[in-house]
This record gives sequence, C-alpha cells and structure tokens, in this order.
Amino acid sequence: MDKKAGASNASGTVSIAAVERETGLSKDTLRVWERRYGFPKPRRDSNGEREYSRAQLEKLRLIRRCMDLGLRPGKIVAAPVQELSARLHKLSGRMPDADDGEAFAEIIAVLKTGRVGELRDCLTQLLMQRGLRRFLLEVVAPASAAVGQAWLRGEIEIHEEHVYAEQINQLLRQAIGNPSQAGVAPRVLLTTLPGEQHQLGMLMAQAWLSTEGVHCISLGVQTPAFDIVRAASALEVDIVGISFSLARQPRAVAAHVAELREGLKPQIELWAGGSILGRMRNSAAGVCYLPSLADITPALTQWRAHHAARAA
Amino acid sequence: MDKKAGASNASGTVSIAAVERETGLSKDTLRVWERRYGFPKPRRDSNGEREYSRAQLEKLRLIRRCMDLGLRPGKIVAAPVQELSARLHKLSGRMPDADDGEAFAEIIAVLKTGRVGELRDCLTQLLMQRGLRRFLLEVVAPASAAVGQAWLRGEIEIHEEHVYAEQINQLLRQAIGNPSQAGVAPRVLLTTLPGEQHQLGMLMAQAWLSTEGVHCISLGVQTPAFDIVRAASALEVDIVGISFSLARQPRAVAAHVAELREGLKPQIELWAGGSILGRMRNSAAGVCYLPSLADITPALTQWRAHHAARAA
DNA sequence: ACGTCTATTTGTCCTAGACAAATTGACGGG
DNA sequence: CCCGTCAATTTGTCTAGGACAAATAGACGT
Repeated sequence: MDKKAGASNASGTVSIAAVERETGLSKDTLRVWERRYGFPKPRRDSNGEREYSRAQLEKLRLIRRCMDLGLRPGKIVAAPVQELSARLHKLSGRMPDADDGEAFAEIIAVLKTGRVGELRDCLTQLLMQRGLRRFLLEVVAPASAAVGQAWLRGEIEIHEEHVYAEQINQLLRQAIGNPSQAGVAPRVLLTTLPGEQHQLGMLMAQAWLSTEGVHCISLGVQTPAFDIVRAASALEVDIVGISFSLARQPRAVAAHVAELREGLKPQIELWAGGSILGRMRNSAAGVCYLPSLADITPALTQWRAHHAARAA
Repeated sequence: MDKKAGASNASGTVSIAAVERETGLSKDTLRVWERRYGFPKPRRDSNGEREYSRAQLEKLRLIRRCMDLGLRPGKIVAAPVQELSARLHKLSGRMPDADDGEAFAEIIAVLKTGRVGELRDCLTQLLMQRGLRRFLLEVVAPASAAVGQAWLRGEIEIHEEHVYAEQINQLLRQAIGNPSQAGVAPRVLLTTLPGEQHQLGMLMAQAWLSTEGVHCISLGVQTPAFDIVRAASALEVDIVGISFSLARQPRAVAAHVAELREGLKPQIELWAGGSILGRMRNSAAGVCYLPSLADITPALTQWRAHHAARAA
C-alpha cells in the first residue's frame, strides 16, 4: 500500500514524495512547475514515476530560500543555479538584524563548532546576566531569526538549527517554572495550528507571560482548530494564543486564524503572535495581532482593564 | 493563488485540504475512498470542489482510530458509525495494562476534571515521592499508555491528552537538568524520524540516561534520516537513539531503522526504543532494540564494557 | 504619492486509470 | 499445531492535463 514511502533510491535519486517532504513544495506544485517552467524535469523510472536527482533537490531548496525572501517562482524556477545563489546572497545581505555585533553572533559561532555543552553554558550565562525578559528580547528572539537566516544562506546545517532549538527549549522550560498567579490573571491557552511545528515562539510567549504572573496552559504543537475550540470551552480559558513562525505562507495563516475566530465563543479573545504577522495585509476582525513579544504586555494590561470594567 | 487555503466555509463545511490536515488522511486517499467505498461522499460547491460535513469529518476520525488499532479500511470505511464505535470499544477494552489500581488512575481522573494546576501538583508530588527513575517506570510509562488508551476509547478528549503530554514534558525537562558526566559516558544523540511527532518517549529516555550520568544531545522530533547521519558525524556521537510511539506502523519503523543503519558509520551504535518494538517481526542487524526504559541500563553497561575493552 | 482597475501569475483541485507494496488466505510439510 | 510458500486481494500513491480563484503586478487617473 505504501509503495515506497518516499525513501531515497539506491542510485541516489528521490521520489516526488521525498522531495515534497524535504523542500515543502507540494507534489502538485512540483508537477505544475515542470509543466510550466520546464524545471524540475526528473528522469522517470520503469513505471513512469519521477526520480529526482540530488542536484535537482538541491536547486529546489535554493529556489525555496529565494521565495522565502520574496522572489516569485516565474522569475527564478528556470534560472540557473549560479544566478539563484547570486540573488540569494544579494538579498540576504541586506536583510535586517543580520550582523550587528550582538550576543547572538557569538551563539552562532559556538553553534558552528558543534560543542553543545559550550552552547548551553553560553546561553545560561546570557540568561543569568540579563534576566528572563531581556534574555528573550535581546538574545532569543534575534538569535532565532539569525539562526533561521544562517540556515537559509547555507551557513549552518539543519541539524545545527535543531540543536539550537532544543537547547532554547530546555532552557526556557526550566526558566518558566511555576509562576505565582499575580492578582487578576487571565487563563491563557497556548498552541500552534496543524502544519506549524515550531514551538519556540509559543515557548517564548509562555516565558514572557510567566514574567507577567500568568500561568499558561500549553497544548503543544499542531492542535487542529476544532480541538482548540473544544479545549478552550472545557478549560474555560479567557484567551487563546496561537504562534506562527516565518516559514508559513501569510495567506494560510490568515485563513487559519479566521477559521479559529469563527469557531471560538465571542467572549474568548484570540491572540496571534509571530513575526510573520508583519507581512500580512488584511487582518481579521476580533483578533489581536502581536508581532513582537513586547506587545504582550500592553495587550495584557488592556485585558486586565477591560476585565475589571466588566466585573464592576 | 491559494484559492482558499483549506479554511472552513461559513456553513460549517470543510475543504479537502482541511480534512487532510485534521485527519492525517491524504487528499489522494480521501478521493480514492470515495471512489471505492462510497464514503466520504461530500457535497460539491459551485466549482465542483468537495465540501465535507462535520459529521463526515468526525466519522473519518473514528475510522482513523480504528485503523490505528489494526483494522483495515476496506472493512470499516463503509460501516456505520455505531459499528465503528462498538469495534473500537471492544478492541481497546482487551488491550493490556488498562486498569490496575495504580497511581496513574488518579492522574487520568484529575485530567478529566480539567484542573491543570492540580494535575501538575499531583505529578510533582509523585516525582518527589519516588525519585526520577521510579517515577518514570511506575508513573509516566504506564500513565502515558493509559492516557493513549483512554483517548482511543473516547473517554478523554484529544486536548486532554495534549495537556497531559505537555505537563510531563515540562516536568521531565526540569528534572533532567544538567547531569554531571560520570566517568566514561558515551555521547548520545536522541531524536525521532519524520512522521513521529511524539517526543515523550524520547524525553523519558533522556531523563533515564541523565540518571545514568549521560548527557544527551537532542535534535527534537522528526529529523530526516539523512540529517541524522550528518549530525551524528558532525557531533561525533557514539550512539544514536531513535524513539517510536505505538501509533506508527511496525513495517515503516523497520524500514526507517534499516535505512538509518545503512547510512550511519558502522562504529556508531543505533538504539531503537518504544513499546511498538514488541510487535515487530524481523529485527535489523546492528540495531539495539530497547522496548522498555529499564533496558537502557544494561545496554549502557555493555557499551561501557565494550568501550573499555576497545580502549585497552 | 496614492487609490482603482485590469492582466498576469500561481497554487490547488478536478477526473480516472494504473501499479507496486503489503496483507490475507490457501496450501502443504514438518 | 506451527511454519514457510505462493497466489489473490487490498490499498495508497502516482500520473496527465485541464480548470479556476486568490494573490500580485502593472497601468492608469487622480
């Protein structure tokens, strides 16, 4: 039934399913690109099925990176690899927060050495020096962006990004601890929608909220919208927080948020967080957008004011 | 370009993309089931595109659960909901370790009340009473199995399972801390393969190893085999540990493990953990299978002996 | 510089057929 | 009764163009 489960062939070629997994481009998209732009045009096996070469896979990854930086498929899919690399360098060079002489430059350097213990020590030290809030704002947020950028540029490997994410994960969870409920605190439910498996943003929000005396209920990653709605009712939460990474398409984000807003009871607030929100055009009604961690604090103040007014 | 991004319609119907997201059944599978078994046969919108009803989505979820217990699509897709529920109850009823009067019975009871704070306190208390090792063996392992069972039986909701998993996650990460390297300790890399997003097993292994004085490098979940191989080389690890949950098909597990073994350098050991291994038929050569957490200790002792012998 | 309208680009969905991997079931021999 | 072998069935994924709507770019008039 499984046919080949998308694994790589003995000859080093990969199936369309494997390319979908590795590049994030859907099978439909790969086929329609082949039809329209003539790339990628893989060999076929005895059954007429596509067998992509390693080189094609690599170029597709390159195209993916270019697209994440705003270039459009029609302009780049048929272009030679050399041109893509050149464009990528040019574009990523003038991205913001790439190379200020900040703490996170050191983090990436340590990450590249592969010495995991050093990375942990370095991060712990930064946390102790600055305290949780400044650590989040000045270290974790920019460093995460920088690590993502470095991967896009091909400066670090994906497993190094995994190591970074896991260390931050460990560190933040230890830092969160059990905050004491401070005064009127809303009940907050945190999660991500299906397809979004980056939990770092969510964890950062949880850590930030813990400094505000708010204890969150986390559902982990990839909770279907329907289950979020049920959980919100069952746990009687005041606010549902959804975290998005840069990876997702803005329009898909908008659609998911709208769907969720529709399902939730009106009195439950919906907060959406993540730097992707800066690129969005049309925002849905009844949703609170928080592009930065620091935006959480005023939103919380507002909620408290609103809540006090209602109670009175 | 995105057309509709898989959001739900105003009338409560959902697109095929949304059904794929929420059930994990691919669009191709949904279409071929409709063709072969006559279910699900959704209405069509003005453009001829499928609009699934909530009831259809719910039944698909039920079918999914039955399939996870070993039933085959042909036998159940066309069956009425009532029969599916009955079969599900019957099957999950005679599963092992369902209802001994142990500590985890209390956990499930607390979980059902929805009082997250109580759950956390209860778990913390159990951890303090028993210490990390006994907590893992006597509480976390059986409770995780019981929670999974309870979900299959429909006794708890999926979001309650998420809450449980997240609490354990939080607790274990705090308990792991930074173990001091005790004597000759192997460098261990822990992760799961693509498609396996349950990180609890991996975390339990990490916690257990920390009691043995071994500090693990975790890559988080769903690392492609190719990247695991590269990471293992770059980080110069001695052992790669892969965790599997019950959910996956045994044959897929075997295939992935074999592929990984092939890619890894021979001197790097490959350890596979998870209770699914008890059901597997053919075990691959050069792989160490550890169905239970307690199996880690003798395996580690053996590694140390082997390593000492080699060094001498 | 800014809104509005049209033209192009682009990803997803459609149908219906084909096939290979996995499983089942029948068979026979220890 | 258990175990291996072979054929039959089941099942998920792949293929081919065509179609369409949402998003974007470009032209235009203020």
